[in-house]
Amino acid sequence: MASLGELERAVMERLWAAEGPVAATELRDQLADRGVALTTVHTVLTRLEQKGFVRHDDARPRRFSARASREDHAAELMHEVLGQAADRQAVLARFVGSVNDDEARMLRELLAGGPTG
Amino acid sequence: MASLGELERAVMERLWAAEGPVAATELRDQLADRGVALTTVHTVLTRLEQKGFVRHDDARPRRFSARASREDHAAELMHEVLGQAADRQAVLARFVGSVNDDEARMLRELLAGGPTG
DNA sequence: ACACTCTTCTACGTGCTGTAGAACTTCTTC
DNA sequence: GAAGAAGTTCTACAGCACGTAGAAGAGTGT
Repeated sequence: MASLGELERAVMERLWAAEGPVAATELRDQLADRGVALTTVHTVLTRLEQKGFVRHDDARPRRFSARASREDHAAELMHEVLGQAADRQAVLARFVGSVNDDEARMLRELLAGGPTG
Repeated sequence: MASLGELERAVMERLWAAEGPVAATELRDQLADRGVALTTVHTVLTRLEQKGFVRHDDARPRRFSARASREDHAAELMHEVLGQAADRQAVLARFVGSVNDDEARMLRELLAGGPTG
């Protein structure tokens, strides 16, 4: 699993927060607090594309967007972590054992709609 | 969250697979396929201790052990990922939506014993 | 065509990880 | 308890990922 650096994550956060595709200049403006140059943003975007997290359209200024939603990404990561372990049941048991009440309720509801078991 | 390198992960795997505490020499032998030197193993162990994954006893050859079980570690990671997302419910929904039937059944059973909601 | 904007290429510093020799400490054995 | 063996810590370095961005090239508008 490819993990993300500090700036890479920041860029992904903006892309996830955005309604639609975003131009590099916009991202640079949104990251103004960091004072990054436009070329830096481009470099990061290129690397994120290579990692499969981002894609861009053919328009001219290019517009970038995240390939997966923030939630899909997180869920995928959770599955990756789960998949790495030999004993998935044990992991799930510990995971469920330490979710808070709200999350437990959510999970119950989500599971209620699933296949009858 | 501190992530692990290739060799660091390999060492953790051995510690997790071990019944009890393990000496550095044992680990080197178990990693014989990599041909790592004993000092390399020690360096990695020291770094894993600094990251909080490993501890050692006072015995003389030191014996090293993982602080958390493999399952606890995985469950922790899953919680970290979940915690990072703003919309936890959405993440859980996607996560649950892509678990297989066995896992779903298991989750239901685990949740059934929890707090009455 | 010329200037402006955008994109790609190239490069470098820093920190993390893999790697291990050198030096130091502790244990064993006689 | 001295010498050698075994174990531990210190120090160092190479490679790579990431943050950073200038230079150069490509596209656009007037």
